[in-house]
Amino acid sequence: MLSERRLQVLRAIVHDYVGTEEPVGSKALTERHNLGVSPATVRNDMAALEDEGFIAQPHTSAGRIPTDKGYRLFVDKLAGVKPMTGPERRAIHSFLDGAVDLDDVVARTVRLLAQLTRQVAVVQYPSLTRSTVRHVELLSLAPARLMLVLITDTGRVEQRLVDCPAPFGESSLADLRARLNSRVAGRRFTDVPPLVEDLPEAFDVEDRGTVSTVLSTLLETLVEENEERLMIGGTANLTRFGHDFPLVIRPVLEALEEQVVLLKLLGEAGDSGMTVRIGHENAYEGLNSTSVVSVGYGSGGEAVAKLGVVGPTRMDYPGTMGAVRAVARYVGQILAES
Amino acid sequence: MLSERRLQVLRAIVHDYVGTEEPVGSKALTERHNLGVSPATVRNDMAALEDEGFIAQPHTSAGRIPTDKGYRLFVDKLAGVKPMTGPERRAIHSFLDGAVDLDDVVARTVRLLAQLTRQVAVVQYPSLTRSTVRHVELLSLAPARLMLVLITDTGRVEQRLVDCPAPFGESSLADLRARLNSRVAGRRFTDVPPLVEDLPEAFDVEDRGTVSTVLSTLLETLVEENEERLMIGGTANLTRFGHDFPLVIRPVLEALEEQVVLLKLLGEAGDSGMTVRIGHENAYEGLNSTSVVSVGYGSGGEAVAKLGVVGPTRMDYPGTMGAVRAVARYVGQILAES
DNA sequence: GCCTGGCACTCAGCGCGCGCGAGTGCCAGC
DNA sequence: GCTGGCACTCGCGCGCGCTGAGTGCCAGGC
Repeated sequence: MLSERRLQVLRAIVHDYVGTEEPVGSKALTERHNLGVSPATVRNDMAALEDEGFIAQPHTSAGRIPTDKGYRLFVDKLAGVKPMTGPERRAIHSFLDGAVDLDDVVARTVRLLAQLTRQVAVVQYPSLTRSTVRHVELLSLAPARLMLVLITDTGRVEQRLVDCPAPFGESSLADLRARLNSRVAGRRFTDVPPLVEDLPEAFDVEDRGTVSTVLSTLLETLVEENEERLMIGGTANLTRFGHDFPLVIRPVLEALEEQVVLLKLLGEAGDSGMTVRIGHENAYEGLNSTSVVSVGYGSGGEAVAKLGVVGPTRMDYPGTMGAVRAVARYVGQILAES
Repeated sequence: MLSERRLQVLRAIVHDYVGTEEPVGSKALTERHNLGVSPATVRNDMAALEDEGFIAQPHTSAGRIPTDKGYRLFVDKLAGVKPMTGPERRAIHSFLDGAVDLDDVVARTVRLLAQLTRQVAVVQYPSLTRSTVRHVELLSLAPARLMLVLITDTGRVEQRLVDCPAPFGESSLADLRARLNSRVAGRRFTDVPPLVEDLPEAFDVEDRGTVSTVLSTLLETLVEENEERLMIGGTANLTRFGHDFPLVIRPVLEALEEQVVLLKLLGEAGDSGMTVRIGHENAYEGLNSTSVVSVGYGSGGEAVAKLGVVGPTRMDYPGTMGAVRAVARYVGQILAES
């Protein structure tokens, strides 16, 4: 195992490299951090760290930079999560408090996270899968045309047009609406299908086709909307990537455009607690020189979606993790209130 | 006025520069385009074009590149709109035909436009201002809590929670719903306010507070949603900007993040027909080295929103304009059908 | 009057060589 | 096990001259 001092050296290297974006040498290290030993000793430690694969030299006779493995150790063992300061906390609150609806909450969260971390922010919309139905509404637009509106407890609204196989009277409509809501209101989405299975049987023969159509549209909506949406922002921060950003930025932008990729990325992250994926730990190749910090958020104890940031592997992990955690917590509160 | 041949020279310069991204000299010009004159003559023409400000030299003893003014002349006088080929047209149709709802239409349009033009695509959601109300629905969530759902003829749905000053019975609710819809269904948004002004008077005193609250929420929604939304895509194409892209990309990304800026940009463009804003013609400074090609689209004859692309001033104008026009037309058709 | 070939001039880009200096590995001594 | 000393490495920046594409101008020709 690595000695305590060698861990300190690694910590110092990460710290300096994140700050200066330049390979850090033994002399500079001893000057900036009082490690109590001479540069020569630090050099020995660095050689050991390099043997273990935690740091590397871009070329001979240059300083060292942390490898993905080095960052991993740093995050796991050496870095805490830097809590937000009071003013920062207040800024988060006041920024998010003005939101008027779910879209607005998500949009504000993205902006906030991008500003706080100065990186690209990704926020997933609260998932329908783990949400419950607040209300299902049916509107008659034309004799044989209905609109189905689904309202969730997270305040999300989905609507679908339904073309009926036969005209459907107002009284049947009211009946269906009432029966539907008494069965599914307050239920989890995943629990809905068996609850409505036998509903058509309660109706007259001529209405059964329409009822079935409505039901299948409803179930379809539940499934389709599990392909969850997300919002990203702060892409201008990609220019802060460093000198090699022209090479890196393209695949990252492409990844960000592919919601599928991002959803998978967030999906792979652990369900509870904060997840940090560093460099090549990311399955998607275009993100091999980025790190992704993500965490679940939700109303109450349960996570309903995730949010996070994407930035260069050379990022301020404690600060970023602190910001991500703080924002996730407060967004959870907001959702719980509304 | 410039002679016909000089215009041809300008056209050739624009054409070659767009293709090669390198300053074009007199010799190369005569080789690639058979202008029927010698390089020396072309040089004279180029000197004249430079005096007039249509082209410039990046430095002495280099070829010429078009100025914004040169592109302007090119777009106005020298370039047609390149129509889409049959296969391209079919691709547009099949790509957009699968859309299931308004969000999907907009999302697909963005992707399509970005792919066709290989540039950044911007699509504005169909405006509520010029839309009409299809239906207003009121749902009772709790004794003193309602949900207001607004459905437009473009298929857009907006919802708002309403906290009532007093409990509101089911029969009053049905009454309000019916009266509201008979007055506003089919009406333009801008026409709504005077039509509902006196509605509270039709209700019992104890319900009037709630009715007023509902109405003001409705009107608020109309106004708020005039702050229209838009969707962008294809930002990865920014890397195709050319060798100076690291400098240019940042302000452009920042502009794209600011929906306000983009909405203003689209808003300034002419209401009918295609608008091309070249380089410094764009009011927003960050977009000074980009061109914006935009056009209105809508169901029926009337434009309800705009779409367009943002790219380097050095872009293929005829091709881009052709793609933008074709997509706008077909999106219009889709909206008209649904 | 306009076009053309010829000619001298300009200058960005490229490749080369060189010296500097930060950084390293190793070793003998405390 | 830490330290100072020392020889070595090599990327980076700088200055230099060459090259060649491109220009402006001019005198001559259709």
